[in-house]
Amino acid sequence: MAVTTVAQGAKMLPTNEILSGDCIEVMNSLPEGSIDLIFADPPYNLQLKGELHRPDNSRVDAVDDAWDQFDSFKIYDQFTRAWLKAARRLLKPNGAIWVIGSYHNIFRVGTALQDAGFWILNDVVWRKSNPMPNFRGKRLTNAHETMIWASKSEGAKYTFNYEALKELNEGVQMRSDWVLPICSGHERLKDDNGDKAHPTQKPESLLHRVLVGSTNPGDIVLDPFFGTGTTGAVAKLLGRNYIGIEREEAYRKVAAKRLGQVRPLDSAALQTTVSKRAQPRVAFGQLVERGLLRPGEMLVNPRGQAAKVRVDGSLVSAEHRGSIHQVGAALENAPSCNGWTYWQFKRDGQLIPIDILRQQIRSEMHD
Amino acid sequence: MAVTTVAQGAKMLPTNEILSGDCIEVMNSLPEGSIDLIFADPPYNLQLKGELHRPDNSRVDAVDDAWDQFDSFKIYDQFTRAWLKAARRLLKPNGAIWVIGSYHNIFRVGTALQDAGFWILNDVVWRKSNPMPNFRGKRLTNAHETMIWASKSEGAKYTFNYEALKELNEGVQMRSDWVLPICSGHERLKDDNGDKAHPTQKPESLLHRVLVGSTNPGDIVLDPFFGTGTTGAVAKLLGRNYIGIEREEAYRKVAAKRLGQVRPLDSAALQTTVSKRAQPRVAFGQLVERGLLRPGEMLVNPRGQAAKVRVDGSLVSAEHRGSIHQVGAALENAPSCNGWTYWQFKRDGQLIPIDILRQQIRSEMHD
DNA sequence: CCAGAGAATGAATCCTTTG
DNA sequence: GCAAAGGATTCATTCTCTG
Repeated sequence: MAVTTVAQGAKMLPTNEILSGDCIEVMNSLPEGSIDLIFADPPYNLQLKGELHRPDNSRVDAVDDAWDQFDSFKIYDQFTRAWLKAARRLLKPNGAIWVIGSYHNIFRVGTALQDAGFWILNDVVWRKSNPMPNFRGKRLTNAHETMIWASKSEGAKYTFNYEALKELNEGVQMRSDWVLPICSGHERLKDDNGDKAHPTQKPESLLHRVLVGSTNPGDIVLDPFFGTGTTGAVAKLLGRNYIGIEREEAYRKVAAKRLGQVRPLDSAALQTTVSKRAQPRVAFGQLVERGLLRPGEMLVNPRGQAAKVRVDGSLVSAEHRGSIHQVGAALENAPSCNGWTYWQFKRDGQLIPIDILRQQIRSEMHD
Repeated sequence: MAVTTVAQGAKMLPTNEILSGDCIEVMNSLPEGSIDLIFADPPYNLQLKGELHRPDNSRVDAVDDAWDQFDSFKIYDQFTRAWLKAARRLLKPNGAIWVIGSYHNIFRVGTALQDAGFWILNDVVWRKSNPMPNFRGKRLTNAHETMIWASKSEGAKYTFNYEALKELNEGVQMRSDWVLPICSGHERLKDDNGDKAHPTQKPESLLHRVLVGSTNPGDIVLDPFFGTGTTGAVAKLLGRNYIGIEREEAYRKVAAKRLGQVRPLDSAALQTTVSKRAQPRVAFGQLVERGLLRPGEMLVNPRGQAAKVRVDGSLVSAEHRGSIHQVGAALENAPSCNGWTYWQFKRDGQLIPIDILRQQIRSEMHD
């Protein structure tokens, strides 16, 4: 396995590695503010054996201890708040977290996230196309799980690859409900006995969508409940760096083997649609400076109203003057206006959007 | 408005009434253990900041009402725990509750439910077929809301009409994700100015599924945040008793008028499926033979397209003819279609699914 | 009357850079 | 840190208007 260790302050950040131990202790040993994204699939309420600590750090045995429902929630909350605190410390200021769960635990997790200062961006429903039916007919088929996507704090500039997800969704905006099959067939890892290696292995398609949507190539993705390494496998495939933490030897072993078999996609395949926001800014005045538009030339809006271009790149219409955006907004009596897509100029009797000229300048900037 | 008052211990239980006032105080004035089902649509605590405009510069009419404003999560939690406590006191031992919310509040609600001793049965996702998009492209389309269904306590014998929901779902187990359109068009109530009467009116289809699935005719259904009375309207239609609590005079007025126009279905139509195997097959033509539908009468599909009923029980639309299933499939350009749940007919200006008539025939066959 | 175009609208935690 | 300016961004459905 490729291991890169990055110095961050006093501590070191081991990337593309599976770390052994209790996730809270291991997270606290890593450098603060070093992680771009955390994906966490924490244990549910009654699968906590060996995961729980009382406030005095003694271990709780969820099976042997006779606890009532309230104690159970109380201890689960302590556990949740503890690992979320360690996770939040690790995140870069613009980092984000995804946590997946079901109705047994997701409400505890969501409340703890909000109380810890995370800022929820969306809750996302993984709608299973092939869930296990409710055999006894006493409830609805439990056909989904819930993921919470949150930034480290309110106002943070989280990563969101809007265009890439839109592309994944046949050209329309990605919604908060994702229909994906459960992990089965060849993708489902088996142990030496042919039994499933992990009880809750997530499908790679789910992680694919999460990582394409909320990370960039080269980002560092941490999974504190690594299991059989689905997060790492998809991260590696997508050219992201992963850090896995897993306490169970058996899972680490399966994950290590799995990760050794993953070959990253080449960089061309990783390219996604570029957002217009990511493109360099062009001042309208440059069009005049470069002679693409002449001072004195008239621009026309969709209503057929005209405005004259001045040498400094400002516009003058019958009643308004200012930038292409300001004059457009004034004529539309609107709070704002994108002048680039609003105005047209005339060439050989044809009306042409001025945005064409901006694209021309941008393409020259690349040369 | 029909008012029935039922003596329960020392206090009286006013049914099929809209009660005025703060929901906690009013709930505490009602007799303990008297309610079968509570449906609650509490404030979501949206915490919206500035204005939002669509790309066409039109302004989004946001939920900025005073009743949705809370100063902090702590205050919101206090409110939530207080009304849930009052609600739980009102429930019969085998009673249940539904609460609907979004990611802003649903995690607080779920945690409070669990802490109060409720036992979560399912979380149900309402997947909106036509949500408002994310206009700035900064997040996923918020395309769903979450409902939590919980019994009063663990081990309670809650009502669940498994077969009825299965029938509503074309013969397969009802899942925890429900695809339904938002409330719009004629169903959306308007005030005297032609504006929406309530900012967050829920669709009747949602309540229909909730009440068919988790109540029986004659049950008492309480909605502590009654608004314009969707819960009451569907409860009355389905032969359940309702109690609404609403603070705002304007909403109570709209709700009262609405409820006055609802005419309950007759008892035969309310008989829900007992067991699928026990159900005799009913040919659509029997509805015509028995005069439940007249030859020449028009059926309407969800798109508003019409088809005419013929004497032999076949349908004719503008372009297609055949069975209710065939014409439905052709109009949907789908391989198959359950005509029973697809077509509706008109009575007294209301659209009613033809499946109601099938159930009526079946109930007569049992006699 | 119908068909087609255009406008309206919905529980929304909805921007980024420069000066 | 704040104010000002640049400029990027939407889907399904229903209602209304026009021809």
